Amino acid sequence: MEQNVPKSGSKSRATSYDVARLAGVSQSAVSRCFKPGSSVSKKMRNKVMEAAKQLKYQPNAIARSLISRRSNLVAVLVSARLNFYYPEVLFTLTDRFNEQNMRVLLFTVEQESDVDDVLDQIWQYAADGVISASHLSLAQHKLLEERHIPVIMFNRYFDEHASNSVWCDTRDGATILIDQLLMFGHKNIALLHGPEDGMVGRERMVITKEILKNRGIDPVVESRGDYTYESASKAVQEIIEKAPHTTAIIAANDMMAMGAIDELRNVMGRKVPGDMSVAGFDGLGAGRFSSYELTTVRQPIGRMSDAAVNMLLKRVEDSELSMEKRVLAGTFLQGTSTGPVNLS
Amino acid sequence: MEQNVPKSGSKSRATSYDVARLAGVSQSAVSRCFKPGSSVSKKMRNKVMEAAKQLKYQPNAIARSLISRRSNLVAVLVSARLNFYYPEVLFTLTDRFNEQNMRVLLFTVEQESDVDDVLDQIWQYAADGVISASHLSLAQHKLLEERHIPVIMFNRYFDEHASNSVWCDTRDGATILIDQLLMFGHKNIALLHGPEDGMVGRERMVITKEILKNRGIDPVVESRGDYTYESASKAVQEIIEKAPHTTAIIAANDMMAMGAIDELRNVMGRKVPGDMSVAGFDGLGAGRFSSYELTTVRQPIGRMSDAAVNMLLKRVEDSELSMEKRVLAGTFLQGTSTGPVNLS
DNA sequence: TAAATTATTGCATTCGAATGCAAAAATGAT
DNA sequence: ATCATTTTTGCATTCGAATGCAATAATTTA
Repeated sequence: MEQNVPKSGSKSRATSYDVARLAGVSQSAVSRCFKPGSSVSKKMRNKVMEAAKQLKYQPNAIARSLISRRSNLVAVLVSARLNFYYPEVLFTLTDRFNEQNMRVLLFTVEQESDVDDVLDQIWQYAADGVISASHLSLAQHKLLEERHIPVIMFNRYFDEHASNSVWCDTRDGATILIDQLLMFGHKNIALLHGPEDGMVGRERMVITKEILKNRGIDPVVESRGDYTYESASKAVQEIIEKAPHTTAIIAANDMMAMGAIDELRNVMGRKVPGDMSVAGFDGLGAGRFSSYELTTVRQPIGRMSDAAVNMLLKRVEDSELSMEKRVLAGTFLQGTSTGPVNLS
Repeated sequence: MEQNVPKSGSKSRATSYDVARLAGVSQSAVSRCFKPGSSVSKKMRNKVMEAAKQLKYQPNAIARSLISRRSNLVAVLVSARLNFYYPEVLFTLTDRFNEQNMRVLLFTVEQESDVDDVLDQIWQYAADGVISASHLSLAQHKLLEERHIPVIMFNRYFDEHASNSVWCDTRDGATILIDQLLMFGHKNIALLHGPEDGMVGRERMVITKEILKNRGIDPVVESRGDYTYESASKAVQEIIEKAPHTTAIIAANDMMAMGAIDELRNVMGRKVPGDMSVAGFDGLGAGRFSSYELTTVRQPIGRMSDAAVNMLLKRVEDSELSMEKRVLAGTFLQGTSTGPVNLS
């Protein structure tokens, strides 16, 4: 027989008052017992904790948020299921935040226009901060910061405006990648761009072109996809059409690189890396599948997540803290999707 | 020059009182204007909305939750980055919940022991409900339900205890899959199981064996992985070792099927489907990559998510509602990873 | 042992919106 | 125009925990 259950559905949540009554102390005492660092005697703590356990009491985070003006909620904005990259980031971030005693409010954003709704929600739930790994206009960013909600941009930043951001510098990795391609004898290199509005991809391709230019090389052709696996097909066809002698493709992300490899091998019947070397950027887990073994520049997702979480926490503590951009170096990851030019 | 900003950092959030004052009405009126279906005159609504816009007022969801006893938060428990399946589910669920004006509190759970902490958090944040696509013991389930937090189990259920759950019945799909394999002439079929504690995989393999048995066939060998791509390697080696004449492998999920294909093709040098047919379960996006074109039984993730969201909402409205198990049929998805037995 | 100091505890208020109830206003019926 | 009805509005209270301040208890010091 259950006890303490007067009627079905009536046993409502125990409050700090219930605990206080049972322990014979004041409500404030209960509150203090659950706040680390408060002044409470051992005797009091024992009494209260005992009563709390008996009533299965846990402080109500909602009520706490209201008075303390800290929700311990972080909104995480993630875009696009089209990319395996985001889930990896998302799960890493979530773990890190949970370790820091913060909860993740997840928002998926497909188009820039979705963001405004999400912003309202963030405001309504009084999120302590935002991690944006998705579209976010300068105006939107400003709106949040005006409202004292710190924003950390994950893998993006504004040129014209200071912001907290975590960024991956792929220059070193890309340099190694390219030098290796050159060493392999590649001269006809094509670029597979990401979508026009994709900052990460654009930057990667800009750097890639710079490095190539420094080596006296211009891409033989530049094509464009939208980061998805599927979009690589047409892009690759275009490359082959416009520059049949291309021997290497550098894609703006791994997903397209994988799509390119598959298009080349399985549709066009070419050998990778024999007939064509393909490299990407990201360091996606799937890139390690033995069907791809992608040569790529890996983003240190774990460290980037740590950086993002730490920056956010710091700014939550001190909202006047000045903006900071943390740039972590991407690392070259050797795969077998690139190799020597086939001299046959 | 910014106006209305007395001092840096001092412009705090507008409350319903601020709006009320500006509009020259009572706070309750403001509250009513933001609650759909309340009795408010047109004139009042206009005045209030005008003032609200001017102050950029949005109701504070935290305060609302406190009094209304509805947080509009749903905790989603997801396990394992090891599987691409979960992100797909997660994003679908999130979209559906947002459409229903509920927010998703994301929790990642790797081990069963993590769950207890998460349960505390769910309780503290007064989540209206839980979707569990991860480990959840009967005791934990009961704890939540005792506390009147409805739980929807995604892709799992309890044999001995009623629960709200969404399940995918793969029997039809699996039947087609198997009959096709038999038609292709396969007689030596191996099973690649998921981990022992994986309910979904177990059920799939049980059904598969049943169907095979009905056709007078026993698996030539049964091996086991842990759902991951990597785990398939050893499992496949074991299969080949113990039953060299195996011509088809049915894996408990797509990820392992993909791992198996790669092991066979890229490590062992066999042809798929020429030397070995491989099939899986899930209908993973990556299974459609042209390197795999997996034959599989697809889970209708969209409809399953809808079902989960609807069930949850119904139970939030009426907590006395009886438990329900919604079973959606998985569908056979023809790929090229299976084919006729090679008679050479 | 008394006084001074420090550590605990309780009181009362606060956070911001929702809501039952009663007062006021608007509408309809006669 | 008068009274009955219905619709709007405001008042006052509530949700549950945190916290400044004052009161009390425990400890230290002289």
